[in-house]
Amino acid sequence: MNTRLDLVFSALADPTRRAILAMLLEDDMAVTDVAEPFKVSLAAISKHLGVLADAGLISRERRGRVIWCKLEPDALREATVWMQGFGAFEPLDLDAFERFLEAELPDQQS
Amino acid sequence: MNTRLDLVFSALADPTRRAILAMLLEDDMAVTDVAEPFKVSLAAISKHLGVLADAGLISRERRGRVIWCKLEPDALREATVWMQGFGAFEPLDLDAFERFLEAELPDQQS
DNA sequence: CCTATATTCAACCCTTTGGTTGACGATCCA
DNA sequence: TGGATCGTCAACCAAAGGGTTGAATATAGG
Repeated sequence: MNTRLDLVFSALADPTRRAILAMLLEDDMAVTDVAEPFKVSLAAISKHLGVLADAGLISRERRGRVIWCKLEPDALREATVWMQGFGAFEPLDLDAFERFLEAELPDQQS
Repeated sequence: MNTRLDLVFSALADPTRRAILAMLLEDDMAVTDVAEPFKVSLAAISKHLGVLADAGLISRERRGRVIWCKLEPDALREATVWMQGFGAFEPLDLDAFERFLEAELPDQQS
């Protein structure tokens, strides 16, 4: 069990893969263009993209000769939820925050 | 570079280690007690604890014969910041939110 | 001091991972 | 059709990861 979380975290554990995700944050990219800034071979980048795709972090779509890579940030959600359990994030309890504001601010309409 | 982030994400990539962190969320624990629910050997758990400590996710302190393990959730902060860049979290830009409130609410003193 | 408990260390095993190179399939275009 | 481009596949290699067992260290307590 927990396989999905394993895949996501281990995909994120590699700096090359994190760099790829950061690049895809700006725009969808072809595999060749993803590989261009890196010193390793195209085949190595292709493998990294496979790992990212297996984790659900990107999707790939062929258009003509070119395969376009697209970030899928929703795949981070499960990992996010897990991490939230450790207080690493402000829990962003907006309801509580709104209640705080209502109690704190002077009434505005009688 | 990025070594710290590598260590944190790869530490989180193993389900046994995530389970250990979840256990430590409840309370500090001795190594032997951490190992008890798992099927693997004590030495294996000791290695996992080493990985977690190297990532900064736990600290260990010897008291007598017993080594107590303590969760260090702050070590997740850097990973959190990285993930926030991908829209997986509400960014919780409190400064921006406060500016929004100041602009939105009627003046309260002159 | 001697023994039991708590934990790590060391050596080993097998599998996975990240990299390489070279061949291959697919597509565009002249 | 034929050549160039895009990307993956296959086979291989070295290093790292997670596991084991058995010896070693440290401390507590009779």
